[in-house]
Amino acid sequence: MATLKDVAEAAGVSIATVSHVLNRSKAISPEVREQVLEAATRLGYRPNRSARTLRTGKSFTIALVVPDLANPYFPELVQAVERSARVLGYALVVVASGDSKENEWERLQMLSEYSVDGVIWVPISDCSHQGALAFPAVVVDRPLAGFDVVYCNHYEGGRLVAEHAIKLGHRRVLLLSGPQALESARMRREGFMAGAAGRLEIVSEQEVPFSVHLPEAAIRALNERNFSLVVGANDVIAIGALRALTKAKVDVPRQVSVLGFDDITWASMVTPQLTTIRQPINDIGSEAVNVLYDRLQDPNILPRETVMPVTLIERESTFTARKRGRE
Amino acid sequence: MATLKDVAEAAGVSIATVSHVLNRSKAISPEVREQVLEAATRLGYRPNRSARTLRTGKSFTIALVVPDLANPYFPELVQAVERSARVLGYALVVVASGDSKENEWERLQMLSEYSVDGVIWVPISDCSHQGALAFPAVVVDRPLAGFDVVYCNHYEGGRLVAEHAIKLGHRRVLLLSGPQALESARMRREGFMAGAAGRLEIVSEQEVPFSVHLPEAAIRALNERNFSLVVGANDVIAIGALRALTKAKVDVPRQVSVLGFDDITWASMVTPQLTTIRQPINDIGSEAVNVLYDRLQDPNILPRETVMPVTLIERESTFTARKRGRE
DNA sequence: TTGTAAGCGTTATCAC
DNA sequence: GTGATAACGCTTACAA
Repeated sequence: MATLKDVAEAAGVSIATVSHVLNRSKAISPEVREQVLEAATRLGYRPNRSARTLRTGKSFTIALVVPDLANPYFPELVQAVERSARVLGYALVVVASGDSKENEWERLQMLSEYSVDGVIWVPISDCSHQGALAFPAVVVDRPLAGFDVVYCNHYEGGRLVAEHAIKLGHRRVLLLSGPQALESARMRREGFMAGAAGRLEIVSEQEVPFSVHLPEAAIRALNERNFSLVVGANDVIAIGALRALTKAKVDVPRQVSVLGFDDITWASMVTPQLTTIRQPINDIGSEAVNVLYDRLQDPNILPRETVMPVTLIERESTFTARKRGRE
Repeated sequence: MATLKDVAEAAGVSIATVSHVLNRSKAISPEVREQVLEAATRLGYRPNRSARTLRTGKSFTIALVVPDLANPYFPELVQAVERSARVLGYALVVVASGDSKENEWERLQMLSEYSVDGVIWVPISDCSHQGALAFPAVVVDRPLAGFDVVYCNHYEGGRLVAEHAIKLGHRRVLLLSGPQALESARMRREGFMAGAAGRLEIVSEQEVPFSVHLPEAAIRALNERNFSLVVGANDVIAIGALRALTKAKVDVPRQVSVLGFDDITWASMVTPQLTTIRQPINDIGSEAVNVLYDRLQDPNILPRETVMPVTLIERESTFTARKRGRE
């Protein structure tokens, strides 16, 4: 690969001059400028990021750390973040933190070796890592003390679920709550509980991981049939429930309704289409990079908390009294 | 962040010594070794990758370049590749090449700035880029002249689809073929056509992008109802078709059968579960990194071509004469 | 307007 | 067995 030196020699100038024309960091005469540019393109010059980063301490690279890529929510977030980052001149590196806190910590460490300027981070659990990070981080999807955070209104989403359930005339519900180690899952649950209080009866609650593959206990609970509504902590769980129900020849939504959370693409691709709470995922992604950007400009601003609105998207997996009346 | 120099001072030795104990690059006395290690952990020393890369020319980082993350096939590939890469001591950076050849080329260029050691690349189209890449690349999912390639047997997969269709007694089929600019899509189509010759009648063929969102023309074709089978070039397309059919109140598979390709996770999460051709995606991912690894060891070996076997996974979206007989 | 040179944190060569 | 030191490619203060 051609270096500054190569370009400088080809253009018959010093490397400093080349650097200055390429970075517009100083006024250079048009003629020299021309020569340099010509030589650079002719040689296919591309700056060496390692050298630049080493010298300046800035990499113009940010990382997005997500728990896993199997939940389509995260690829969607990746796309949103990448778009916004690129607009601001930042490259994005995507890192899956895997399943354990140790794994996550290790990946975060490795990112500091790479001297990323900052990270957008969906933590695997609430417990903040003991040591401080070597770079600014904005935490997404869940609050974490001391960090900039951007997440949707999980509590309100949970409340909306309960409200909708009540409006549809449901009473007995099976709750598939997400990992309660996560503040986001707790908030969804709390919002739901608050909305349900005295109106909805939780016949069973199963704490399940955010995966389409439900644990045995959840499958058993699903086969009890002592409920008319299944509330999933997110779409992936809800789709897993839908699958189990369908397999057991339960008619959704006629016999049992199902509610999700997130509104991933696949929520409207399954049959019946999933009624769910929509998170404004694109806005969350772009807001996260904006917040990170601001912090990179000024590391001393106070941690900022952004909470995004959620909306109920009614589709086919819940029945309403109205619909039933038509049948 | 602590540097070698800091550690050296803390341990009372030279930076060369520190480097040698940390890299095991020379024999160092146990006592000194101890001191150095202690100082390093105490200071939380982490090597600076930029400096190391600059000095050695090797980054121990590979990139995976995929067209987009919206097709769940790619996140699955990411996971497989990441796992294998990590085992070999390589970090993975994930890059989405976006929708255009220009975009893709730009991303590839930027990767050379980052001096990745090599890339695993799912090209956006067959036309090889004019200029050569600055690093070794193994091309995945489709053949590309001059490169190491690993992909599944698309042709055989297509043939299997035709064979299965015939076995089930179908005759009139709607073919939703993928972008014919892609050799992989062409091979699937050719395999299908070869298997179909004289036995299956293509009442309509629509060339559609690899997306759940089908173009208008495809939706119209789907509403013609002059076929008993829809063949999708991949699962995402097939699921899009399933959705359109369901929406139009067509009973799948009783009235119309649907066949996919890939066997992504979601193929078994939709209703009815999709009958499809399974690609061994984990094997493809790990084989790709192995091939890349070999090439990194010896850049002069001849380009290698690995083609992986495919299998038909029969689920619920196709009906068999047998099943119908039972009803 | 252009050039010289120091230095970022490593690794690796060579001397001690 | 240990330590100076040059070099990787770049940016940037300063000199010319």
